[in-house]
Amino acid sequence: MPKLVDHEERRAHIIDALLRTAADTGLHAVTMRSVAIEAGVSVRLVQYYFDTKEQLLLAAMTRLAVRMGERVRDRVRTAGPSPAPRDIVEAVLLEAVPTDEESRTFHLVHTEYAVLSVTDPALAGRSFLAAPNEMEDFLAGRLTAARQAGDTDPRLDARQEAVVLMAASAGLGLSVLLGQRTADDATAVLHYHLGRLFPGSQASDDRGTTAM
Amino acid sequence: MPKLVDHEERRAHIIDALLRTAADTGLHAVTMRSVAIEAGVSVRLVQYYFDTKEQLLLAAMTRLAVRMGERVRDRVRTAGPSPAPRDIVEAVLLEAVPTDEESRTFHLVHTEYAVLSVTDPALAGRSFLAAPNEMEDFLAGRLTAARQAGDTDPRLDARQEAVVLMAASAGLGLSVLLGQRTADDATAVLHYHLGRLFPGSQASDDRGTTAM
DNA sequence: GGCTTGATGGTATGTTTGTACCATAAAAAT
DNA sequence: ATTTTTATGGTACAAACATACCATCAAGCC
Repeated sequence: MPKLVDHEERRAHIIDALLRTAADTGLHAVTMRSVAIEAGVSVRLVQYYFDTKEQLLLAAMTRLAVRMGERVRDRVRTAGPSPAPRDIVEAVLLEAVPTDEESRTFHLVHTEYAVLSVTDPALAGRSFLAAPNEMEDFLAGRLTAARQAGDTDPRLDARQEAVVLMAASAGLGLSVLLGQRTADDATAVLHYHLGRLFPGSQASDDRGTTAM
Repeated sequence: MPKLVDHEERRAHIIDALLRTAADTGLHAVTMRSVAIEAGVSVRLVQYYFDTKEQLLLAAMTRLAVRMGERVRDRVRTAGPSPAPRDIVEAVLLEAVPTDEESRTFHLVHTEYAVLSVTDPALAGRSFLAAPNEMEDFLAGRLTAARQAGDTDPRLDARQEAVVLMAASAGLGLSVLLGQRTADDATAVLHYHLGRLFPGSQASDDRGTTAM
């Protein structure tokens, strides 16, 4: 046999090609051929590493779900050592706003998959709810801590505020994808809202995109 | 010629069939044949009234966009005579939460179209941004009025709050579609958030779904 | 050094899809 | 009464697609 190839690397390469073509022409227009061309391999190879199209789509979805978790954890980690509650919450929420091309591609395909999974029983796995639920719990925890530390209005309900935050950041991210708002505007709105949640806080990293 | 048929009615009938199959099997899986079967007509008839599939999809999209506007205006109208600012804002926002099967179908297909329009140049018309922008302006107006009437914290920024509200309700609606939350939970969260925006307000129509 | 096995290319096949074409009955127009 | 239109059905067809099949080459194994 030739080169004795690393299967996982090959699979990752093909999946990345799928994500690129999905972001470009839409997930519905993804075909074995288009993926093969984008990956620079023959159709036969895509078959070889994934057998069927359904399994390819499934593998890509799983990879997206995993990377979503990583992305959020990266935000938490990159927020610096012992960050203010407000800053870490903002960092996590801003992950949903597509800024550069890479994150736009990621969130677009992620959204396409999420919507597709509603009607397609083969994708109906709960993979897409795990990350958001985890994030919601995380935010609720931070808000509870912040409230007990006296950083927020004591009357607020941490769980409900966490849900509002998740919904708002998802909605803002979607509106950016749809071209209704710029990423900067979405960022500014989120910034504003957190300013109202944490009354005394001055964000330690104010990017100055407060617009208007 | 036979019966001399009402074209607009026929077209509406076929489009409704399309929306039903799209909600059922996904917009990507909609075919001339599936629409024809669902509508109870021959494929030839679908061709006759829409000529090409692209035009059928476009007509359905336009109909969705129009109905979206109607739905919101209905909410405003049904909010009763001279409703409290908080009530009318809540009524408008709750439109985004799919409660019954009818609204679930509507919002699911609407979302599928919105996401599709990102990658499909043929659907790239701005039809999907008109209604949200109009709603955002409406909300900003109401919030400004409420603030001047002393019903809200005078420090809040009406425009930014309006954007937050739109994003949150879109995000909540999406999470319901994805099965992450029940419609009742989403409603309760929205209710809670408006309670914080309008501190002195007691909603005049409290449905008691405050959950938790 | 022959045999096996992993990696890859090419091609054939059956199915589905959108659309074009042919046909026809029946109402309106002349 | 004949001749247009209008609404409809059926079918044929080319393209695209996923997948199955056949072939080959090279590396590791005995």
